[in-house]
Amino acid sequence: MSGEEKGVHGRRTGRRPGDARSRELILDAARTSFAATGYAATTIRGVATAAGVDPALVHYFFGTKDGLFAAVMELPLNPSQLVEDIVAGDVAGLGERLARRFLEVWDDPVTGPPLTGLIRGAASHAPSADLLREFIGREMLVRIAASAGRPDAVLRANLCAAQLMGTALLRYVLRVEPLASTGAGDLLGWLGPTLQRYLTADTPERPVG
Amino acid sequence: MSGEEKGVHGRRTGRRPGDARSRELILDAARTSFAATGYAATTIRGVATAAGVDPALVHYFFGTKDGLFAAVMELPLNPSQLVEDIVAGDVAGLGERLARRFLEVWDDPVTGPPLTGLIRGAASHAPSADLLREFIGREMLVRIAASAGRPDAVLRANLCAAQLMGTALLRYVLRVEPLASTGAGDLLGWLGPTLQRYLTADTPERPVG
DNA sequence: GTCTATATCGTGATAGAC
DNA sequence: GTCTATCACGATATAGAC
Repeated sequence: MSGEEKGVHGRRTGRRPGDARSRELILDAARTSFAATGYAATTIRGVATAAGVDPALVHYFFGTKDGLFAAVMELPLNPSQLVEDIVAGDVAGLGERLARRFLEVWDDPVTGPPLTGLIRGAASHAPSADLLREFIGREMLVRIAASAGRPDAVLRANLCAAQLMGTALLRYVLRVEPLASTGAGDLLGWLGPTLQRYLTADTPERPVG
Repeated sequence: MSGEEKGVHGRRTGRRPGDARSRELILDAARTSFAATGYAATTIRGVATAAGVDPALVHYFFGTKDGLFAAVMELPLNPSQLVEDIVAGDVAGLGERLARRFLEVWDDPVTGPPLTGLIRGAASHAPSADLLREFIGREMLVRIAASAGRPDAVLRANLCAAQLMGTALLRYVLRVEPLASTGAGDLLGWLGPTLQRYLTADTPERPVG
C-alpha cells in the first residue's frame, strides 16, 4: 500500500506478496462446480460468481479454463502411497484392502469431489478422459494386480476398475439409491470378495455360447 | 409440385407427405455424435453438416436440441422382453444370462451407440442422468434381482448395475485396454460369477474396520 | 419440405485503468 | 491484485423466401 517493503531485511526476506485468499476461493468454487456439473457445463463466469470474485481474476490466476481444471485436479492424494498400503500385507486380504481404501478416498470430503469431477469430465472432455485412464491404468490398479502374481494382470486390473468406477458412477455421481446411502462397511462385504476374485482367482473357463 | 392431389381417391387416401429421408439421416448423424462426443459437445450445426442437411431442418423436425436427444434415445430395444429372457430359466444361470445379454446389447452396432451416448450424457446432462437412473432402476435390474428372491434385492441390483455400467464406461466410452478388445466370451467367464454372487449369495458379514 | 439470413445470447479470453 | 470494458466466436433458435 505504501510502497515496496522488500530490502528491509535484505534480499529474499519476508513472504511473497501474491496469492491472497481469492485464489483459494476460486479453487473451492471450481472444485464444487466441476464435481457437480462436469467440465463443459462449468463456466468461468459461474465459478467467479460463486467465489465472489471477478471473472477476469480467474484468468489472471489460471490463464485458461483448462488451466483451472488442471489446478483443481492436482489431487491431494498420493497414489504411490496408496498402492504401497494396499499391496502391503497378505494376498488373501488384497481385495478388501483395495475396496476399503477406495471407499475412504471417495467418501472423504476433500479427496472425493475432484474425483467425481474427473468421472463427469471423462465423458466429454478429452484431458479428463486421459487423466482418468492414466489413474485407472498405470498409476494404481495395474501395480496392485501385478502384485498378486497371476496371469492377465492388466485385464484383472481393468475388471477391478470397472467395478470400482461403476460404483463411483452410481454412488457419487448419479446417487442411485440405496447404493448412495449404504454404509462403507456394508459395501466392503460385497465389493471385497469381488475384487479378490478378480485379482487372484484362476482364469475362468469360457462359457459355452 | 402441381397443386393438391388429395381428393382423387376420396379423403385420407395415399401416403402422408412428410418424413423424407432427411429425418433418418439427421437421426443417424445425431446418434453418432452423441455417442462419440457426448451431449454438450454435440452441436446442431455439426449434426446437420454430418447429415448433409441444413441446420434449420434439424429444428424443423425436432424443435430443440433436447428434442433431438430424446428422439435418438428412443431406444430400439425392449427392456421388458430382455428381462423376460433373462429371468426365464434356472436361478443358477441368472448372472451369466444377464452378463451375456448385456454384452450383446452393447456390442450391437445399432443398440450400442445410443447407450454409449446415454452414459456420456449422464455425466453432465440432467435428462440423461434421469433416463439412465430409470434404465438402471425400475425397468431392468430391480426386476431381475427380485426374481432371485433374496433380501436387499434393490442393493443387489445396484451392485450389478455398478459392475455393468463400469464395464461399459471402460470398454465402450474410455476404451481402456485390454478390456475394450477382450472378446465377449472371455468376459462372460469373469462377469457372470460376479453378478451371480450379487444376485443370489447370502448377505455378507460386515468386515471389521 | 427445404434453405438463407439473421436475431439474440453466453462463452472464453484480452487490454488496460486503478 | 482487482475490476471495467470489450472482442471475437459459436451456439440455439426463429422468420420468412422459395
